[in-house]
Amino acid sequence: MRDEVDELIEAWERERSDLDLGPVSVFSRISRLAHHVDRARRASFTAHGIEPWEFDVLAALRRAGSPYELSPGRLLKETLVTSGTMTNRVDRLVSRGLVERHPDPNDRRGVLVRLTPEGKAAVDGAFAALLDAERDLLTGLSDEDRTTLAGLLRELLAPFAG
Amino acid sequence: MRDEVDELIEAWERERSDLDLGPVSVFSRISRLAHHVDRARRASFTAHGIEPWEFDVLAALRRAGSPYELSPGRLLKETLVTSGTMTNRVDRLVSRGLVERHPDPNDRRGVLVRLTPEGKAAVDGAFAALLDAERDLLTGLSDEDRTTLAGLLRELLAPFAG
DNA sequence: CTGGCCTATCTCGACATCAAGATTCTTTGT
DNA sequence: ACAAAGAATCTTGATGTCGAGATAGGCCAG
Repeated sequence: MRDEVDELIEAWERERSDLDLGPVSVFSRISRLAHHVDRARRASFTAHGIEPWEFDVLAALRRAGSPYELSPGRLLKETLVTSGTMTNRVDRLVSRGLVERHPDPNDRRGVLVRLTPEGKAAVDGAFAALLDAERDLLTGLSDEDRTTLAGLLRELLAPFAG
Repeated sequence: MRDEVDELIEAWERERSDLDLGPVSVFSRISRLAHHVDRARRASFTAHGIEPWEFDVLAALRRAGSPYELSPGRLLKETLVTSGTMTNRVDRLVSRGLVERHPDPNDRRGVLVRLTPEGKAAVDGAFAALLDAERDLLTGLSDEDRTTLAGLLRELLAPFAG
């Protein structure tokens, strides 16, 4: 079976047969998959009235466990965005009533962002929908393949740790 | 070996042990890798004076082979962006002298975007740098692992074909 | 050869992101 | 104590993208 990336590589091969295109077979597919998965995520979430960027923040708070609160700085690390972006995101989530901002009792510079009950309900519904959609995308792979794939991806990701 | 996604999954497990989190082990890693690879791409390209979005367009034209020209519509399919975005990208590439716009001789609605010699030189240099950077990221994997990984990713990507 | 539909491209406004800098508070060394 | 360095958050301006709609040309049936 040939896919769009195989065609991409063949096209490069025709033009630049001097290059080793091995990396393309992995990274181009990863980028494309990420793009498609983003679209699938958006579709799953809109049914629950939230945007992907909202989910990312709400999910980080949800995972933290009761009382569902984290500092903006911690949210940066969880979501891989910059501080200006996070300020903006929290502002909008506050105005939608999905999170609240509270002063950090232990550090007067700091703030804690806390999930409201509405926010918790929204993220739980959206997460279930996301898992269903992602499971559909995995139907072509056996459980063993899925485990192998996850393992190889983990090795690729390892150098970025920290 | 545990990575950040294993921790992510464990955190969800603690909060929602009722859910099957298998899909997360794959898709979360794909999204994170895509994010990291984007940053690596940007770093490779800035040394050659171009941006990732510029590379995407120039590379599509370069792959097409001499005379290195494609319609904007074809470029949309190659780069997965919308038409408004492509118009904007081509505008900026024209103003940088990396591509030229020519009327399509066979369809008066249409336009052909053609790589200039400067554009060709830029994309060839940037592509070599990109391959080097990506090869570095693959050093943790054997050739066999890399092939296995590419094959599994191809299967995941298959449903999106067309 | 003409009306209706389709296709290719561009225009425009809204929006989310980033990077750098400003602000406020904390920590450390003397 | 105090000054300097560091940390947490927010502000601002520039930028790139999307999506819907506009424009212009092509295609085909009657």
